[in-house]
Amino acid sequence: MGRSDGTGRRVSPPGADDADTGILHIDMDAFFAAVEVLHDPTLAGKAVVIGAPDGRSVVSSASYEARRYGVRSAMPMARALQLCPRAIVVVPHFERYRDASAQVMEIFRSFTPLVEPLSIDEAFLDVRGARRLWGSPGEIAGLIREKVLRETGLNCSVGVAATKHVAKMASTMAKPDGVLIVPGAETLDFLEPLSVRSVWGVGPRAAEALESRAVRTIGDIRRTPAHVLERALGASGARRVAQLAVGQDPREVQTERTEKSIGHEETFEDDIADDETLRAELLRLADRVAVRLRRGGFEAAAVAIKVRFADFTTITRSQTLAEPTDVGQRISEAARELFDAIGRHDPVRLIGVRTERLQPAGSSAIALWDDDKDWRRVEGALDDAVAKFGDGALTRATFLGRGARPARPPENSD
DNA sequence: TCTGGGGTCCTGTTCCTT
DNA sequence: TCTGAAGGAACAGGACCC
Repeated sequence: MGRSDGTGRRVSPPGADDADTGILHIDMDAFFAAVEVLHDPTLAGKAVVIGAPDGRSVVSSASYEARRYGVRSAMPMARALQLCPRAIVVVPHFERYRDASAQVMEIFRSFTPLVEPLSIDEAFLDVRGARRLWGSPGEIAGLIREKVLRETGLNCSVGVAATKHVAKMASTMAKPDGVLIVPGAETLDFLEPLSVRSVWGVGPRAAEALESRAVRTIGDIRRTPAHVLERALGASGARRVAQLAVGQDPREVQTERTEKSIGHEETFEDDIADDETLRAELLRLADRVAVRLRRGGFEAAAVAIKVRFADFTTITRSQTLAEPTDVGQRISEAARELFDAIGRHDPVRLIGVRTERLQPAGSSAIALWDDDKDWRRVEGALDDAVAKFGDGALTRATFLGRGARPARPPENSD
């Protein structure tokens, strides 16, 4: 299945058994740092840390040279620089990462259309239908790695397995720059000794709850009665973890994903106590959110704010809007109402605005259309949608299965 | 060590409607 | 008309992921 090569990673040799597999998880190695090295080759071989250099930022990504000093992503920057004082701090350039990501995802799609981007630097691929064209899953993993390196200069690691969950675990173990194949028949042996912490969805809290009940490995999960797991993780968490522990993961590779919320938040360099300054921040964030809503062709039916005070206590407040919107002014009004209702005036460390329950812009017209009792409102709403978004609003209506814009009914049909 | 910013999902509570 | 139960929606908070 795989062997350790002395660096802690596990990789499969060329030609390793890949029977009963077909799902690939591909993860770019130290992605942000690697893209920065491509952009500035003098960084090659050096300890590079990506993140804002100010006092309150954390590490977004670190080169493997920096990781040797114990630097990890999500670590406070101040701590990272204590561990590795010679590290070169590079501010993130998300445009560069997005471009590189798009290039890499296109390479994935040249092998199979069944690509599910999971984040900017990783994806699941279902290659079961690509065998005739490209070979077995293990061979495809090798071909993809070669092509990504050749065309982008970036390294990636690949897990090959029968399910998404096992493929993801395998790619983590293959890092950096390796492939680990877990044949279907060896899934249980592979999972048996791994820490509960490596299970998808088990974070520090859940791991602690399990370990306090002497459940330390995935094999332990398998041997633990359902009611014990339930007490530790709740009913749905227990069900999910028990299923993953026996190598079952019914999730298919999904190529379509719809956004459910769009938001922005910001941690201030110094805490802010002045309400007027905070309200101005809410307006600024609401405008940024509105721009993204319009770009995506969405309207939001609800607005939420998040406020983190100096003592790190965090509260959220949300409200449903009278009608869905993509207008910054409306979002900021709702955000300010929510903020004013909190009535706590302690210094604020972070403030955020999020829009939720997204729907395609113009779909309030479509909803009325379904209900076409009041045709004037339907027509007015459709006209508004078209004025704002052009024919795209109607295209979306078509996409939603409503066909072309209907003819106006006779006046007496009300 | 002292904790970013973008998200998703789940759970418990409260309130409203049927 | 009133009341209580049940179910659903809205809301708040937290865990988790990259």
